[in-house]
Amino acid sequence: MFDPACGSGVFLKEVLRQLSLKNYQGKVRLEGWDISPAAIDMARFILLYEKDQISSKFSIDVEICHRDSLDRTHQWSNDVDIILMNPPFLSWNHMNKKQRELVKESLGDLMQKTPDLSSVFLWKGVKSISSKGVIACILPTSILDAQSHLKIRESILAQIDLYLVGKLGNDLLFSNAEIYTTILVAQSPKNNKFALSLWADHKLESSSAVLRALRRYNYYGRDPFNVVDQNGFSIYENPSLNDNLISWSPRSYKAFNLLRQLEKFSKVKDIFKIRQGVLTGFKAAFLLSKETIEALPKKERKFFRPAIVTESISNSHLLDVSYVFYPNSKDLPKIDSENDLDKYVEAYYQTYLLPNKSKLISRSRKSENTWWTLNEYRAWQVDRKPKLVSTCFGKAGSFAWDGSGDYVAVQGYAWFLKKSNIFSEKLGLAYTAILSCPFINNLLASVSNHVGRGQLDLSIRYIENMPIPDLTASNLDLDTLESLYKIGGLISSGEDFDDRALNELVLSLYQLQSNTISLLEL
DNA sequence: TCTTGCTACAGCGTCGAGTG
DNA sequence: CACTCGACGCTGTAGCAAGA
Repeated sequence: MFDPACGSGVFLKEVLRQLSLKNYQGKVRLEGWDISPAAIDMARFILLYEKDQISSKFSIDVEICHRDSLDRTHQWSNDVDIILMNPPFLSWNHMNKKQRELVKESLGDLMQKTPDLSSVFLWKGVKSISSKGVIACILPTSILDAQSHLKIRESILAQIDLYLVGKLGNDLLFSNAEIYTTILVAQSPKNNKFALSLWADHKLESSSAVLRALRRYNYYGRDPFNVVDQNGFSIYENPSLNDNLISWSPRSYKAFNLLRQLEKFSKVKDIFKIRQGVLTGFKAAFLLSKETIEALPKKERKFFRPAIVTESISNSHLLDVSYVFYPNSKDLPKIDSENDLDKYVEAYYQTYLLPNKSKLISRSRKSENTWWTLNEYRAWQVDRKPKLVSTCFGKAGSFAWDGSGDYVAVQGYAWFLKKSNIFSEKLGLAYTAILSCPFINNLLASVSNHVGRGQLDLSIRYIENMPIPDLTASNLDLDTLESLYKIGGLISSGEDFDDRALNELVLSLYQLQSNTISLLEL
């Protein structure tokens, strides 16, 4: 048994305890490596003590080494029976140049984008287990669905089978860390059995409850009909886990079932092209409230456009509470220098840009000649085109119709039709109605991740997999479209509407029974 | 009544990579 | 090389509670 990041050796110690409880009779060799000398001292002390306590029962061989597991000079063995580890988490953003080089080199062909340091441990671990081995680790959640780890997931499945993938939905399980944690267990040889999905919501008590349930579940033996489906956590066999590379991320059992039911349904990515909004690089200088804009001289105001930020969308209703400095429009004079700034937007330049010059110029990829520009202005927003817009994080009702195309997505996304350049108001408002229906929350939970205790991540990579009716289909009932359009119009302008009628309509579009909604409360 | 601590929540900025 | 896209991983802070 090997732990390449053993710390004070708690996992190794627990293995001994478990073997002893199970009356193990054979031999066991424990190997632990760690980069911290202090941890190694503790591990040696603890394991020596533990060995002393139980050495009468079976033969124990312990080797604890002070070494860096990622150092090339230390080869990982290739016939380990059990790897149990909690490797260090280190995001690409926080790595120094040397660490980045090391990750690149260690991952080789599997290197893409911005992987986490822990992925190197995972991959080396998978290659190290014997033909009849098991690897179990605690990892950051990005291992499960980030594009940066896609090739690693692919290579893992080529070699071994997943046994359990668990997500503990609370980001504060470890003190001094704020990260969503995943449990991953995989085994060799491949046996084509279904893997278990284990899910807990964002409440702290759900994480401990699901682990208690797992112990019970294991104690009574695995049984595909034995599903744990509680309020806040679930455990179930997931037939698609071992051939799904896009996401291993566990969902609640109800969300999982709903998605399976709608497997063949059209998806957001079939109908929409979604784009990420502006990234300012320094919000305080570029985003102004409506009142502030109105205090600027009139001739400067045309250099600003209403912005989509979180407060801009409330119950599918669009509000121009915030404006962004957007001088890129075609009908405006080009601003290429500080002279131009002084000429066209003097008041704004003096009050908001100049006082922040040092901060603005320190942004990456910005220089003396470009310090007043947005980090990413998004060329597609220059032309005003009708679009659906959404916030960054949210739920049903966090979507709205921007018929004039005036709005610039900043902290949010814009949806355009894929097949047509013309996005009619009828379609726009009809989709607004669908996306404001409470049932959408169930669908969002089945494709996306929670962030910050509750709201869902509306990022492209999640939401593009959400089932959604194709209102452009030729066989669509025109009465339905008309009704949706009318309701969408009411919602969009903040007026009252018949929400029960909308629910019925949306469920019928999804071809679901109208009683599904109560069954599917998430 | 003022100060400090804590919890809940909502975005932000950097950067790898694709395109032409 | 210039330009553009979207992924990624936590950080900042308002507002309330507890303590002085």
